[in-house]
Amino acid sequence: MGMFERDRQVFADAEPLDDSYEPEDVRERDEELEKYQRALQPIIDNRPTSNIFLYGKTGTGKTVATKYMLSHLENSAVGYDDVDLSTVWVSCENLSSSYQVAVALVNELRKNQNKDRISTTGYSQQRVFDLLYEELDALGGTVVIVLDEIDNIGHSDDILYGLPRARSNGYVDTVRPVIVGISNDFKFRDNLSPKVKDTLAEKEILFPPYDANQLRSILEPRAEKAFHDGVLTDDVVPLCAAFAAQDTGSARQAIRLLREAGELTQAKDSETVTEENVRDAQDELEKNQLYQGMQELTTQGHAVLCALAYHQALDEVPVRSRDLYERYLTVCDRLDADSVSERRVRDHLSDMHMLGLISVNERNEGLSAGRYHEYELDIPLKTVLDVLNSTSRFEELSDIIKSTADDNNLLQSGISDY
DNA sequence: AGTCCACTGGAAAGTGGGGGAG
DNA sequence: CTCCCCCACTTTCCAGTGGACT
Repeated sequence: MGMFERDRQVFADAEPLDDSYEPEDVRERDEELEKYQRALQPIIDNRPTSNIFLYGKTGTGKTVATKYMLSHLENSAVGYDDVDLSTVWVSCENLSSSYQVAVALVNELRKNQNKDRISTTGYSQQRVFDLLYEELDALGGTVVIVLDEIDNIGHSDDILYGLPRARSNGYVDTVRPVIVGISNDFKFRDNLSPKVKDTLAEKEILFPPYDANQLRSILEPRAEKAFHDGVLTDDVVPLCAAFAAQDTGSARQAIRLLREAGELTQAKDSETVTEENVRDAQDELEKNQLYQGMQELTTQGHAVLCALAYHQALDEVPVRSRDLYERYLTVCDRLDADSVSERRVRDHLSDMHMLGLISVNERNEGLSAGRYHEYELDIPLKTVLDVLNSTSRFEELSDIIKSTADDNNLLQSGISDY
């Protein structure tokens, strides 16, 4: 036998645990689906159809429900000669403005006709909108436009103003656009300009987080398919459901947890997935998320993190922003990198706080020292240094910080499994 | 009750880079 | 080449903020 022996297989078919898996039925969302169907019904009846907005945190079934409804809608539409329906789906995950969404829509519409894609930069916004109307008009009939994770566009909501009014403004005349907006962020709706809000959120459907029982019911059929018989001990699915329910109520989280637990089990070449595997999987996933968050920071972000790590290594935490900024300047100096303003560093710090990398404490000492924030790492110093060490430009500095921390005996702080 | 410290964080304007059109 | 577009990241400016102090 060579170095690569085949592991004992716990998975029968891992696909039901994949993020992209589409179950044939949507569980635990009966009420929402019914509302959804009522909202889409006018399309089949050839009546004017309202735009629809779905709200709810990630992993609450919005996307799955939409895929499900659309495929049923398309199937039904085929049965009626006078219903001319098309659908376009754009995920706005990496799109940060209306402009980019419009470009993505144009390209999605062109893809179906083998036309050339347009560039993501260079045109004026109006030019892209014109192209979009052109494509839509060429399609005709009712076009359901799904904008998934639309909250990513932030305040730049021009497209949400333009699209629903395209017809009444005379930009298109043969097509009836119906917009389905999907948002992970509740605040997104409130921050929309009032004129957009009226037209867009005509029909709203809320997707609340799942509780542990619902998650269990979602997991069970998938677990059944994904794993060989007898591989899962009884507590595994309920535990995954419980962890996810406690944290976010996200089905995606629960499913990932179950998959990770299976993968850990398989890697260990053991026969059954146990409660312990689930706990390990939970740690592993959390760790990966932090790791990834750190790696994706910009150079400036890394420099700020590096400065904070230095303070941590010197046991000078929590640090107030003034002192941290000074250290940050010396870090930039060492790296021969440009430094940014204090204001900008505060933004980087608040980003890292969002990611869960650092903790912030607000202090107020009135007349004597005023009001300020204090920062410290929220994750083990060693983890930060590992990431910095694997980031170009930071190798040398992270070594220096590491030895500083060693001198202060700050690296073996009990959390050695990171 | 009012002062004041030392920031905090919102807003707006600037910068440079990627790209189209003529 | 020139002029225009958009965007990520940044700087500049500054009106709050809120607890300790008088």
